[in-house]
Amino acid sequence: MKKSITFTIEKKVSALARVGKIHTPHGIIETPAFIAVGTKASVRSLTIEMLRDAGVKAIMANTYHLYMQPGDLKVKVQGGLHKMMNWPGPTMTDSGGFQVFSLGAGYGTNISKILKNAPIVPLIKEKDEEEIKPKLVEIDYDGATFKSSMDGSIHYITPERSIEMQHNIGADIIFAFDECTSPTESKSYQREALERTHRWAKRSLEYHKSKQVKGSPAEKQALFGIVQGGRYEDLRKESAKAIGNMDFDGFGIGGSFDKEDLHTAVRWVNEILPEDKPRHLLGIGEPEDLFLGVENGCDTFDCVAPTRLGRHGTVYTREGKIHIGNVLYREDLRPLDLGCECYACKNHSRAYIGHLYKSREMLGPMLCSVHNLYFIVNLVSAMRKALLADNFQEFKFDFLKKYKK
RNA sequence: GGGCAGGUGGCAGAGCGGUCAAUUGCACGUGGCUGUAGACCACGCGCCUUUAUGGCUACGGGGGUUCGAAUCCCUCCCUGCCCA
Repeated sequence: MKKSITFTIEKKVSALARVGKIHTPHGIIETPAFIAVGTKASVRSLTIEMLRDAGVKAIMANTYHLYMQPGDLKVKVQGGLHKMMNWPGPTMTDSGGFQVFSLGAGYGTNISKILKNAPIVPLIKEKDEEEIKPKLVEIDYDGATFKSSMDGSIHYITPERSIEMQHNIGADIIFAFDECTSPTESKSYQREALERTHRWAKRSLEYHKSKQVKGSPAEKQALFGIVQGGRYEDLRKESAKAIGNMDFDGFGIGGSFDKEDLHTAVRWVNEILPEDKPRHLLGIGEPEDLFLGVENGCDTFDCVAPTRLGRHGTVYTREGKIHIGNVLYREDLRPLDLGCECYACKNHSRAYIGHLYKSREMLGPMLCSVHNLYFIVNLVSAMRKALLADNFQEFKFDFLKKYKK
C-alpha cells in the first residue's frame, strides 16, 4: 500500500527535539520548517517567485475560505491547489476548524488564540453587552454551521464535508475537522469541545480512509489529526492519547494557549504522540514560540504573523520587531534588518519602504511580507542547522539575547 | 468703484445663540495583530495640569448685543466670482 507521505527522522537531538524530512508527492520538507500561510491559495501580496526567493518550501491554504470562494469543486476543476496556484511544492490545507473559533467565539472580539497576561474579560463586561456582534458560527454534535460574512448564506460543515472538500482541493497534507476553542472558555466547555473534536477526528479519519481507494487522488493525501485541550494539562494529555492512538499520518497541535504555558502544553502533548510521525504546531510563529516548539518536538509550523504583520507595517529584525512607518525610520537609509539577504533588504532602505507603507503603495506591504517570511523561514531553518550542529541552545540564547523587545 | 459669496483646528469641510475645544474625512502620532473576517483595527491629535463631571486660550482682526456668541449686529482686513 502506497504511503501518502513518509517521515524520516535524521537526528534525535533531545528527548523531544528532532531533525527530519517529510517526503510528500510534491517534494521534501526538511524539518523543522516554517510553512507559509496562503489561505485563499495565495500568500497575500506575494508571487510564487517571491516565495521561492524568501525560502518558502511549503504553503498551507484553507478549506473554509476556498470552499466559500471559489468553491472546492472549482479548485478541483482547475486541477487542484498546486495547479491552480502554480505552486509545485508541498501544500497543506487547514480543515476549517480554526474558523469555528475565528468566526465564532473570536468574531468581533479582540480575543486571539494566544492569551496574554490575565484575562480582562469580566472587567469590560459591563460596557455595552449589546454591542457584541452576533457570531457567524453555530456548533452542534455533528459539525458547525457557518454564516457567510460575504453574503450571509448558511453553510454546514461536518468532518466528512471538510475532508471531502480537502480531497477536492488536493493538498498533500490535510487536517481533521476540529473545534479550535477560545482561550477564555471554561474548563467544562473545553472538555465538551474536546469530546467533539475527538469524535470529529475519528469521523474525519474514517471518511478519509474510505475514499483512499487504489489509484484515487485521496490515496496520495496525508491526514493529520488535531490535538486540542486548551490550557489544561489533563485535557491536553487526554487528547494526545486519543488522537495519537488513531491511525493518522501525522498530527497537528491546535487550539488556544496561554502565552506563558505554550511550551509546557506542547511538551505534554509531544511526550505522548507517536514519535515516528510528524507534528505540526498550528498557527504558531513568533520567534520565541518557534524556539519553544522546536525544542519540544514540533516539526512544522505555520502562522499568518509574517505576512499579516508585514502588510500592517511591522517588520522582524534581529533586534526585535519595528514598525516601519514610525518617524524614527523616516530618514533611515539602512535595510529593514542589517545583514539580511532578502530581496527587500538587498534593494531598499527603511526610509523608502516606510514611505511606501505610509503612502499606501502596495509595494510597501509586499516588501515587508517578503522580508518577514524570509526572516521566519530562515530562522526555523537555522534552528534545524543548529540542531544538526548540536548548538541549538547556544543559538537560541544568542538570538533571544539580541531579539528581546 | 458697485454687487454677490466666503473667511472654522495641518488640509478639506460641518456647525449657524447655550448640551462646542467644536461632527466627519484626510494627514499626522502611537499601539495591537500567532491554523487570515481584517492591505486591518484601536487610541491620540489647541495649550496646561493635581489627567478631572478640571483650568486656560480659541472659530480672520477689533468693537458691540446678550445671563451666554464660532453662531446676531457694526467696522476693518483678506479671498473668490460677476458688473463697471
